[in-house]
Amino acid sequence: MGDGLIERAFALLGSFDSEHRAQPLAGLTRRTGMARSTALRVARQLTEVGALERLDDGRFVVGLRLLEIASLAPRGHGLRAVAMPFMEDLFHVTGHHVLLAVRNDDEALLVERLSTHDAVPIRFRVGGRIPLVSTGVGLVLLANAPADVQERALAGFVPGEAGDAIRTADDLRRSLAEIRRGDYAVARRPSPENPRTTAAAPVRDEDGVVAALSVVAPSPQFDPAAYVPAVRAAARAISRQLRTGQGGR
Amino acid sequence: MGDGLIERAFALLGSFDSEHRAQPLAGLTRRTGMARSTALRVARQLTEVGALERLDDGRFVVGLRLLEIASLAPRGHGLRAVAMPFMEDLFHVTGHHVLLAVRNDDEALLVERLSTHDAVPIRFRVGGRIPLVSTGVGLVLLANAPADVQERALAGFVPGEAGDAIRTADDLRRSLAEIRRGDYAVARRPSPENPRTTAAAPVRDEDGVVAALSVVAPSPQFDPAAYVPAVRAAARAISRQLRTGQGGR
DNA sequence: CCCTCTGTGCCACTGAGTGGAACGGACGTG
DNA sequence: CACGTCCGTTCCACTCAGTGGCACAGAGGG
Repeated sequence: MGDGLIERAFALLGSFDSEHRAQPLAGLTRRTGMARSTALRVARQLTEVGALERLDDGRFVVGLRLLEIASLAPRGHGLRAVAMPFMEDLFHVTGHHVLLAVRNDDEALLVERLSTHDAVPIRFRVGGRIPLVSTGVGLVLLANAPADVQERALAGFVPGEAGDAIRTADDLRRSLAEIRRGDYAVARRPSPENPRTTAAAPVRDEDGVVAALSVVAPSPQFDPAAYVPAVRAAARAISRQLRTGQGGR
Repeated sequence: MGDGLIERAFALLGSFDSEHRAQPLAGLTRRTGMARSTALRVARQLTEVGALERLDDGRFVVGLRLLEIASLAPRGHGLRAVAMPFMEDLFHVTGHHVLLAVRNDDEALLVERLSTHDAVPIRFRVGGRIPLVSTGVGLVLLANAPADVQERALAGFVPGEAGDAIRTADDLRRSLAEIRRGDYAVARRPSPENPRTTAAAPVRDEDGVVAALSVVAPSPQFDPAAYVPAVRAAARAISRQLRTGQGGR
């Protein structure tokens, strides 16, 4: 019980989640399994460098320093910076959720999301994880992922997790091929309430697919075919910008 | 030469900036002063936890894990999540830059920025630092900051750094009082080319001012008076949302 | 070809990190 | 009011993880 202080520090940081945005010391010890004195010391040091902040009541919260550093992640905010204006356009043309995600190992990570005020019934949070096999952006990323990632996804596929159109691993395999061929994906989530439909397309830089862009809307009043061209066009615009402008700002 | 591994790790992370988004090991050692073997080991560990990623050419870049954790910062993405829709509205009504910033010690940190595509001539980057005394959001935050912060700003004020309207520390003091009274700020940057004008307003939660919202536009075609009401209204809307909805999502 | 600068592996030393123990305060309960 | 419990905090002896000097290999480049 003691492999790497850095590992521990990040385990402690990782113990925060959307249900635990502010944790007392006791919470940290509980969720990390560290000794009280250790957790306190590490948390204090993290506070010192700004990775954590401490509230008046003693609880810890994630600090701004992390935002500052994270904003330099090329695959995160770097990508976001060039994609944003195009996402804006897409958002206002469609009036629906617009998502931008990148793949991280066997999951996707939501880099940006644009939404209207109204009681946004969508499960995904910026910075949160997204499954590859049951979402539009996920499928696009998966279809363009290295072979081993796809194999793991196919091997670990549990029927029913990816809606009605994809029931078996074979369905999934066919869908991925289809997505590669057409260079876009359409996914439906026929949940009892909150049915969703998504149109998604890949974003590329010089080296290939780096992200996926999508429009998500409630199924009834949403014909994905109508938005596929818009999503693809926006994705291509972002891709072009990534190749020319070097993505900075 | 060795105070705190965590401190070192964050010094290493902090050695990345907008001009150095991808650094080879040698760059890390140079900019942190650490021994090569140490820098390599620390960087490797950071890579292991996802705080860094390694490119094919061996260079290090900031990783997605940090984005994931940072997205839980209440003062960062937490705030951002509730502010976004209102910023959207403001952005489309005005068609100009919309900024959201929070104060961090004696500086401001840009939490979100909405901009149009066109060669956006604005110095500030999401996640970047903003001076308190020479910008709209900065002045709003400063005017509502604790006494000691204001004193340091007044004491350290160098004439000329805050445009034409604020030439002396006394001017600044008066401006701050004015901003508190009116609950908004208007700032002009009369730079030779790229003149800018800003209208900014404070965002509050239960405990007081937590952020500042602004519209920034090129001076010629921008009469700030016209946008002050819109900015204030949006800021108040965000404030109300912060108090009722508990800021999550 | 030699010199330099890179990334990497090795390893003895030591001091930074560890976690158990003990203290005081804040609750809440009997 | 006294008791037990849980919290945050401090202290400290032990030891193991981190350190950094050194050596090696490969890539340029002059």
